[in-house]
Amino acid sequence: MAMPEQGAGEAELERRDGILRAGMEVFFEYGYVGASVDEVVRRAGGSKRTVYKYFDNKEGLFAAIVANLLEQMTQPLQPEITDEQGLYDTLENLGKNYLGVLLQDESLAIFRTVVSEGVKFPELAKAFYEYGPGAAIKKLSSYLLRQTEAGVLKVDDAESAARQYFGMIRSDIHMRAVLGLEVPGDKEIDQSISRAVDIFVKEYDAD
Amino acid sequence: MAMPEQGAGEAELERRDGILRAGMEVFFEYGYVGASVDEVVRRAGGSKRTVYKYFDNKEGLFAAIVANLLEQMTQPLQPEITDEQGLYDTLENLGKNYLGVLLQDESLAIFRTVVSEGVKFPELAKAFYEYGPGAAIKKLSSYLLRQTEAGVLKVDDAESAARQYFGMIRSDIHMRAVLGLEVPGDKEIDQSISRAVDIFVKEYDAD
DNA sequence: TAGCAAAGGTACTCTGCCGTACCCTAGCAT
DNA sequence: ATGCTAGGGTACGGCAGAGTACCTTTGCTA
Repeated sequence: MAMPEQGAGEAELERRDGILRAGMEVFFEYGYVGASVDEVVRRAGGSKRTVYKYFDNKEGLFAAIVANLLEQMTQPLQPEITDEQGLYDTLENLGKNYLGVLLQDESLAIFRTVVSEGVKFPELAKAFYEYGPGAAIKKLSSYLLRQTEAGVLKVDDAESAARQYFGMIRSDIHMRAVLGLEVPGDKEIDQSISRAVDIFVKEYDAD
Repeated sequence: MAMPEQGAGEAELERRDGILRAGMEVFFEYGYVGASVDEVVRRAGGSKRTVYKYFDNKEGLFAAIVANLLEQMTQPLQPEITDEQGLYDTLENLGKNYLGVLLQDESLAIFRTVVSEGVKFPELAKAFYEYGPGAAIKKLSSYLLRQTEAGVLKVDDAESAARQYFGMIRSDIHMRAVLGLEVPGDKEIDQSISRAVDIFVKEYDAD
């Protein structure tokens, strides 16, 4: 009998996971073309033989990393919106959370890679957008709809409003961060977010 | 005597320029690492020998392309703001112009390259930002200041306001375009811009 | 018309990296 | 304890691309 082993021992999964993590580092540091499997091996330990045991080739490794990421990405940007919390607080929290996630080093590295490889891997770009900014827009726009039905807000086109809200939240902070330029400190960012919330509410408040 | 030849014949300049143009195409299509000098040669005509006559090496060619671009980039995003044109029109024109430039295929390709190579070529990222979005922000913010002094607007922090204005203008349209996803049609873009102008004016109008 | 100089093209070297064939080491069964 | 098997490491084949050496060709001069 001896352990049916449905194709995946504990240690093997860990091994695979280590390669995945090392791969992420390398791909996000050098981009797809610039990354070398040797460098992944150097960081993951083991050897190429091991890498090619778990993945077909370089592209397969990259695809696996992307798939793995997208799974994780459904999580962080989902602070469930509770309709019971004041309008300002809800919008402000959402904005802070959104920008906070976007400005993490890891998110920036992912964004850079997705941008540069998006043309060659269109599903990657699409999935990234859908799970990330797209999901946030959907969340906010359905909230705006509910608040409009409740008479708190007067939003005619909830989705456009949501898109523009996040545009204001990103301001040029996200772009600067993506380009590797200095970003404002937390205090300034918080101010920028409050201002955005003010502007937004002033426009869509149901008088 | 025979033509002093201060180091640059007409034909030579043209040759150099052709290489530069071909190089731009290739670098923006494949990224710095993915681009090959051979491919540049294939498009520019001539041979590697010629390329290496004008440029030290691959990096030198890239640097020259960047320098060349930055020179040209001071131009397009500068529709001189005339203070005599209504507030709405000024903002709307500026927004349309800004987004129009950003959404051009060439701009998108440049942006992608700058994003992916920005970490390795920080001056490139900085220069791109300064000449592009940064310049636009300065233009708008000084306009907002003038209008505030004239009593038309009431803007306390002109620069932040300008940043957020362009954030709203970009909405998520720019991000989608950068990722190679579908972008809305002209009609929807125009609507988005009008809406942004409305929101902005409603906030900062001097009652 | 014959020789020469310079510009440009071809073909080579060398490096780096993907993917694989072969070897070695470690754990298990007899 | 010894032979065997499986999994992992090393070292190589093959290829693509950066940069260069040498040859060819074209235009000029005596």
